Amino acid sequence: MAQKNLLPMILLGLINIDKKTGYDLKKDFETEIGEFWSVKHSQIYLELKRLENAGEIKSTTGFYGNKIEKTYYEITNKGKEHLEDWLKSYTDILSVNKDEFVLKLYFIKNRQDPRLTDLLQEQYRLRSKKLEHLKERMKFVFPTKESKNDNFGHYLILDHAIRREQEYVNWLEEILEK
Amino acid sequence: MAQKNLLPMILLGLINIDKKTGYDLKKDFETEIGEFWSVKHSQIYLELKRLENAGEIKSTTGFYGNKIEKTYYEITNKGKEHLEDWLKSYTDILSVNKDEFVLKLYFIKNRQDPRLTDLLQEQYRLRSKKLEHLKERMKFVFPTKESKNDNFGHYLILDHAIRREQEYVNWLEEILEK
DNA sequence: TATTAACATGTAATTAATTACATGTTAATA
DNA sequence: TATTAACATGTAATTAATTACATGTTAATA
Repeated sequence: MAQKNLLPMILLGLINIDKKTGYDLKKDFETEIGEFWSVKHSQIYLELKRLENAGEIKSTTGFYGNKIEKTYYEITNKGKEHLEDWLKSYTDILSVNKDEFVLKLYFIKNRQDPRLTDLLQEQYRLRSKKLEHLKERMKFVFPTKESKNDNFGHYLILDHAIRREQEYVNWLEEILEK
Repeated sequence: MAQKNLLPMILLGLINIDKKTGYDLKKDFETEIGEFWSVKHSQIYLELKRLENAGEIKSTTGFYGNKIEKTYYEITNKGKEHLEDWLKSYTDILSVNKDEFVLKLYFIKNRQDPRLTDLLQEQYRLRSKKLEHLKERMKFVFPTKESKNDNFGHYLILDHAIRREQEYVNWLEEILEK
């Protein structure tokens, strides 16, 4: 569906929290926001340049050691406005969840097809692992009540992700038991 | 996102069910598989040509009325093999679900932020509607026990979609009640 | 009979995203 | 001290996907 380009919004959002280098952002996509979104570093660097050209972020040079230069990006007022506008806007388009496993099931007609059980078991393994991982994240990122309140939105979506994953696992379990 | 190109597999899968025109496939994306995947018709026609060049499908010409030509595509043995290989393969990569609403939440730190309630209510409205729609689909596509068995995979993913949507709605409800 | 919705298929231009290539530094550890 | 992991940033080539343009037919209905 109309997959709007949301990468600029993510970068603006992350840079708005604190000034960051491309590498910092790359790291964010490996941990924090990486649970919900993914992108390649080459795309990040390209998008940063586009945002800078658009005047939504500005860069300053820093150092790592004394030879490597790093480029820090800060959000500008224009960028902040853009971010605020987006945050308060409504999206009527619900994202279609592209799940390869689900797609395969669609093409399996017969209940007795041996591939069905294979796929279900493999998926059960993967999803259970993912569920455990998400629960660990929750413990790690939000150990106290205060930490939840400090980053309420993030807490909410992690909670949501866990519940969804739990539902996924339950569903797989029920099918496999039948 | 390691988004493997799955469109060829979808097209092969759909053509494998029955020979189809580009327009038929476009229709499938509006109803059937459209609940789980989306694509533009221009992409379909491009991909069909690529698949034909690769010898995985072959075309024959039919007519609609007596002036408009339609091109029917049938799957070849090579295409069937490709489809079978994919169906029995495992995917270790779990798709990251790109949900714009969830992304917005991530950037809202404060529990009292007025944008939070606004977004939650809007999302509740959308998700409830989607849930109703999916339930209707279930009644419509699988009215009898036999119909479920005839297309077991499809039944499973529709069931899954409903449960996931229900969980989504429950989650939103709980937050809004707090 | 005039209009509209649905049928049917494509190309061109652009944008987004991935993969592969490319280079060098700094900190940790074996 | 040698090696490796992590730091840090980018370009080039390619592929995937979207948006916009483009054209014409057929069936249904007002």
